[in-house]
Amino acid sequence: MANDTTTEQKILEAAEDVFHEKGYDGARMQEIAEQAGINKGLLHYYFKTKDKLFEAIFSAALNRMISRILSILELEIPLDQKIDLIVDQYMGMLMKNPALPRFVLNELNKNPDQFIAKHFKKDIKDAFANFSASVKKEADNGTIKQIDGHMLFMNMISMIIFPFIGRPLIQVVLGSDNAEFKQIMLERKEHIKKFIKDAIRV
Amino acid sequence: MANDTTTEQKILEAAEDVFHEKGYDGARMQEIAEQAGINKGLLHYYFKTKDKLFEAIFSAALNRMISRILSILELEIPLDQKIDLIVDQYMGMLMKNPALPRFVLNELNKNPDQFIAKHFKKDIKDAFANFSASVKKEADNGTIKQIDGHMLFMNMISMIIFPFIGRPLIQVVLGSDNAEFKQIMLERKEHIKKFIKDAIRV
DNA sequence: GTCTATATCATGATAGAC
DNA sequence: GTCTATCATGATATAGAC
Repeated sequence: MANDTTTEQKILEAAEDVFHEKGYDGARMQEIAEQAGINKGLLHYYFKTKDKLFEAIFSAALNRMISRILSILELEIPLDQKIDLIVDQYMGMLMKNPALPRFVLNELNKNPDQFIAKHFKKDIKDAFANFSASVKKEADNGTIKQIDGHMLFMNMISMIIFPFIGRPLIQVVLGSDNAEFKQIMLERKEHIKKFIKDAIRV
Repeated sequence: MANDTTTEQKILEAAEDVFHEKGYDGARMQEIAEQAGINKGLLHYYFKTKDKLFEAIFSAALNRMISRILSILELEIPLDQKIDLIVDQYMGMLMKNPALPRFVLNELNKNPDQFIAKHFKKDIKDAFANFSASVKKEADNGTIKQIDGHMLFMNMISMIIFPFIGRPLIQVVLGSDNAEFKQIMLERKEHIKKFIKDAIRV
């Protein structure tokens, strides 16, 4: 037939939609089955329990949320390039996955341990130590202000991610619809890069 | 007896804890009753349905999240003072209510209409028009750079709120426990104020 | 007002036919 | 592999005694 995606793929896509949108507690196996065009029985045939299905979706989401930023953080390039890369790539990713950060951070908050098991912990700390080191180096060279690397990173990541989580509020403030929101996020890429550089320039 | 709080107050406090922590979907009437030291029957005697109880908690939370910032935005004071006030007061409020933004933004996302009914919409748009106007005025006077008022506000509010929502991630990065997190947020107040002023200074 | 017991319903999960 | 029918559980909500 025209649609050659396997049933498992259809389930995973439907589950991603529903879990990302409603979270674990709000998601219904019934709705996932409907959206995948199958019935509950078959859903349980592929993924024995809601927990197992969720686990598949969550770990993919956590990975998408973290892996790319880690690989950028570890690059041996000048700080300003690193900032540009992070802003461009991360915002690009979020524009394609606008529900991702809310989903991941919510579920992570309910169960912070999901991390430790996921071997990410060490990678994360290493990557950030690297980032902080390059901030310190540039500051000592006098090419930027003295600034705490962790704070700088928190500022950057906050400005990038928050609008997607605070979207309902922001759309009221800006009086914007979904199309306008996307356009604003596009402009925001350039804005953030400039804002950060203005803040750290000596 | 020693505890003279009324039953209704005990319920509201317990419901606030549970709803803020677990959201509407994850909250259980049973748990709220236990935490209030009563039983489910009595809970339904005071608040007929889960929805009604939730509504009471949510509208109080939305109000706490928005009202103070609105009143600051409308003050007729110089921009830099306005920034200081917002950062200080809003971060102070969040340190006392760390679960608030996640709760409000999540529930708002599930049901964006809760806003329109809440008469806030107009107040919000007015307050931000005011803020944007004062940004523009200072920029035209040459006391700060030319910068879009909405973007500036988004930056500020992002840097303030995001750490509380992204806390599980941030604590991994910083390797910090709860006490340390609080200390870092305290330092962050000063950091954000300086960061913003550095970014907009001409 | 407060409690216990129960009705009602929704949901995750299983059994079994095809 | 896929479906229908059913079970078992747990949650909201109500009834009624005290």
